[in-house]
Amino acid sequence: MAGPLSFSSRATGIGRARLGTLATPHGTIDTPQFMPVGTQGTVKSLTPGDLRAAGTQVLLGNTYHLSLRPGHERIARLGGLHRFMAWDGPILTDSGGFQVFSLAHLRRVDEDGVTFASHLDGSPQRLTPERAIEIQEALGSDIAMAFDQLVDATLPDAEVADAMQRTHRWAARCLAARTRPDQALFGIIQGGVDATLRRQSAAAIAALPFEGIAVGGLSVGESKRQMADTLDVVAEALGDDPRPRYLMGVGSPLDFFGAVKRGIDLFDCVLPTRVARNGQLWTSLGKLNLRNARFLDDPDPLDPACACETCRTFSRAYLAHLFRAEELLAYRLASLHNVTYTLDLMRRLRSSLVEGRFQALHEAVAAHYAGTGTSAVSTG
RNA sequence: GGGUAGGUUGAGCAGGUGGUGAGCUCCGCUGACUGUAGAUCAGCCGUCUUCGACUGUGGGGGUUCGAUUCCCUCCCUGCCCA
Repeated sequence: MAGPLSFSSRATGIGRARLGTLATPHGTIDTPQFMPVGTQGTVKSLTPGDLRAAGTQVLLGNTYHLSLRPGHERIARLGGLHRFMAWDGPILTDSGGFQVFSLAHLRRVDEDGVTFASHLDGSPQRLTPERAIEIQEALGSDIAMAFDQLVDATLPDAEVADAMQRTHRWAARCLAARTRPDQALFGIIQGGVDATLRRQSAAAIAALPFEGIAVGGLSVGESKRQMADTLDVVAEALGDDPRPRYLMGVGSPLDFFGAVKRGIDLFDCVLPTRVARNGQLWTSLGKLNLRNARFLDDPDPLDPACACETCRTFSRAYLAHLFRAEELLAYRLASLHNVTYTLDLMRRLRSSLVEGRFQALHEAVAAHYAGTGTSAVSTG
């Protein structure tokens, strides 16, 4: 193939949902696909073996955290991120743009870039589009992300527009800064929840020679309706653009359905692993909180429909005990299950697109997850 | 037997030397978590008809307008002496 990526997809006739294959230097990814988040060179508590057993096809790593510790130069000296963390599958690295947002009180934004106080020791850190690319090239990820600026969508339109336009200028600088022919680069659409801005941003990003297009700035507090509407606007603006589309930071079991229907191919989210560490397990029966007293005497497997090590081996009572005792095994077993569940769900979602059962699967999952905190992207 | 220090909501404590003790930390119960400063955070945690009210400082009695506080007595626990 000519570029660092090769993506082929086909329409399914179900909304804008599509099925695809994304070939990277470290392996091929079936889409729609979910990427577990391994911010610091590890998906918390899971080994690469665990991740493979869970069906992981691609991981996410983080520019900001890894450049601070252990340092991207050190990782480069040690053979790159794949070798360093012993994961030989595809890796996508986030650019650090999200930290501009989530560490807002420790930063200062100017046209050239962002100055942070390190969350580790308070030392001043500088991130620019060029530096974000330099770091990601040192890490050697298969897919790098452009350095963007996302803002609170409830800010005045002028500020959202400002950040969006800066994101466009930074996107061009990221493209100009790249030097590795074997690393793909995705641009990121911003624009908050304003339809006009989103349309403008989608057009601006799509006009640039990125290998993929991401939708950023969502699932940061806006309503499900706003997320769905924004995805509709973006999908319309992108038209039949053939590049892979990645919805950043999503999501929950039901979120996937609404987004896939709106043409999304890739997802990442900390939710499956974070909630797992806090005792919330996603199962074929819906959400279960293993810290609840009712599980202390429950001899059943966590999820009778799951084949992961956790469900094959242990009882709910045992898991409930591990959480109470704050035993480390609780976090691994719970994370292993939630990642397995999420990737299984994506696999079933892909099958349902092939077999014309998408809506039925969506409804079946909704029956178990409706009315919970992890609600759906509206299908209206 | 004598002396001494104590007895506060499941546990451990704080406080209170006559004028509203429901305050803290555990434990416990529940909820939240969406490009990970998160194995975290929040609420509840005596009873009730729970935006409030009532009860509660080992038991009993006394003094007082009023006692967790002062007095008497009993019970229980730690330590010291016999």
